[in-house]
Amino acid sequence: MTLDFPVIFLLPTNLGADELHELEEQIPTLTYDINEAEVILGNVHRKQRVLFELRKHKLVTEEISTTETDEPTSPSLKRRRFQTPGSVITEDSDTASDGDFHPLLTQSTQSTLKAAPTTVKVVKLAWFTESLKAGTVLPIEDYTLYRGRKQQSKPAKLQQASPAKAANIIKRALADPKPSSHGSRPGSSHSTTSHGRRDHFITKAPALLHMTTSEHEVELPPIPAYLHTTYACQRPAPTHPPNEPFIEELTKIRTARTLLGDKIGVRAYSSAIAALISYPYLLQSAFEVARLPGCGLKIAQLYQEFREQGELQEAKEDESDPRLAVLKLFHEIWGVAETTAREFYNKGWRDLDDIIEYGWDTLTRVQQIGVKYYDEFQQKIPRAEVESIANIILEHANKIHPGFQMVIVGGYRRGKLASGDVDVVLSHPDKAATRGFVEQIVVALEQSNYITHTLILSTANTERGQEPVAWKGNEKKSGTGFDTLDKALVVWQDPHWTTGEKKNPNPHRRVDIIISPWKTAGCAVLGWTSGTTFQRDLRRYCKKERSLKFDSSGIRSRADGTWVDFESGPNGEPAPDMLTAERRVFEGLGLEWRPPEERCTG
DNA sequence: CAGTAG
DNA sequence: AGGCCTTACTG
DNA sequence: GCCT
Repeated sequence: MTLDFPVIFLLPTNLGADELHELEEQIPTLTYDINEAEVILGNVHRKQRVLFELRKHKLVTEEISTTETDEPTSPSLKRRRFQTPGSVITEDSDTASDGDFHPLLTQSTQSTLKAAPTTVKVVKLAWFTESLKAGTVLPIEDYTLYRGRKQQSKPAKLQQASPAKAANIIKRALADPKPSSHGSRPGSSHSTTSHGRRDHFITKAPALLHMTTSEHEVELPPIPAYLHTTYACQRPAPTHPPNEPFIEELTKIRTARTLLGDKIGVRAYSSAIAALISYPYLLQSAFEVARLPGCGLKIAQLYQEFREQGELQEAKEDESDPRLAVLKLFHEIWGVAETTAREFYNKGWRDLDDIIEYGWDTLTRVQQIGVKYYDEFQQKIPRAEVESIANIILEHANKIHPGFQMVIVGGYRRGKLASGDVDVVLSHPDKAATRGFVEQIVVALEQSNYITHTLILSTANTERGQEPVAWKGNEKKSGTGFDTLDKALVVWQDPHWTTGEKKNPNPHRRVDIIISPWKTAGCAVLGWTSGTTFQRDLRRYCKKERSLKFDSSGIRSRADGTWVDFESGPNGEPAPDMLTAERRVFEGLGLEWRPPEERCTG
């Protein structure tokens, strides 16, 4: 039987991932929108913590004293607030500045507004668990930590307003509860499969909604479950998200931050971009943006500007900034990052010819290679050529030692039509085959004239015997630090051509050859397939949620440093292949497996 | 040591 | 207020 | 810039 619970929002704080997941399954009236909640359930015990959580979720309430009754605020009171003279927020009028205003949306909004509770209780977790045990909904008072009255309900939409004014509105509004309504895009039916119950949401006030809705049942917009995590590795990230144009503008700003050396800004924009990539609907309002993980006031304001202007002033200025253009050029040289790009600029250099003429001898070896093949490295590599290069590598590998398996990783595996470089992971069930192999394969490919230069050759894993040795944060120098894989970052050129030219017309390509011992091949494939933000969040997730240390050469416990094997089978038998191993790593980490095409976090 | 790479 | 992924290789 |  189902108990008659109020609408519940669950605070993830102080809950393990498993615990959280289990509770989510158990709560029949779970909402992922805190504004819809009548009860906020949390593994918290002090009022101070409650207040912190409410702030965190951008839910502003005023406390109801314990003697006061908690009758809902009358709707007319709310309405009056919005219709204060001079305010540009209205609850029920919309000038449809976005052109595709849909009356049904407003009706939904109004229904939701009327149904949205005006008071909320924050309750200890025990109330729910003990109610389940008792088979009845226990009196809530004994477990209530806090009762609050929501200070304001939600404006439906913004009227057209000057950007400055609109920004102010957003600023104020963001301090208030988020809207429980936003534009849904029935057309963009993502076939994503995240938490299985991803589209669970509470459709409030069905009576009202149904009265005013015609035969088309327009669902209230689902708030995908995966948008309630800050970890990009828990969300599907498609190649071409609905909000790509806005995301492109944000990416311009991020690029500028990169060039200026603003690492934290880069991280912030990357997080916001990753969340927006995962958002499966066309955005309708700034509030919708602010509710996304990694997106706050600033990103919401930028969205507002984008919606009104079709572009972002900051992005535009960055693009027309001559200094940034030069820094960008230099930064695109392989072996040059932001510090050196600025250094070059400060020497007065403005293009590659300046570097060659005035600074050639000051460049490192790899930077010289980067300059020499600048144009060719800028060329994208078509999928067919990626496959061709990879197959040549695999053939050479098997000539040295039959039985190698290979996965083409990187952007190719994520489905990109053209890649910046070629990344392959090679492994072999026989440990003896992978030990010292990276040097052998490089030599073989040099002798076949495919590899023209070796930029970096890393043999650290081989040197430590390919063993995932126990790790302790402090005792690293000992040479037994368990970490990176053997790899070769090389320059590649197909030595065969038929056009009769004297000079080889084939472009030079960047190729990364990664060698993994079999028992960590799943980690290697996982680590080298995903976008940067996915990777970063995967490590952060392992650290914060699992007390594990992930890297592409293995997983260890942070408690005692011991190696954690998710890849072997139940009886310790090795994984049958590298892709199975990768799936087992997802599973072992408590993450849902995702096809590589959904790991495009940017 | 600072800088760079994926 | 402090954290934000990670560490080996290069010069 | 956002989260805890």
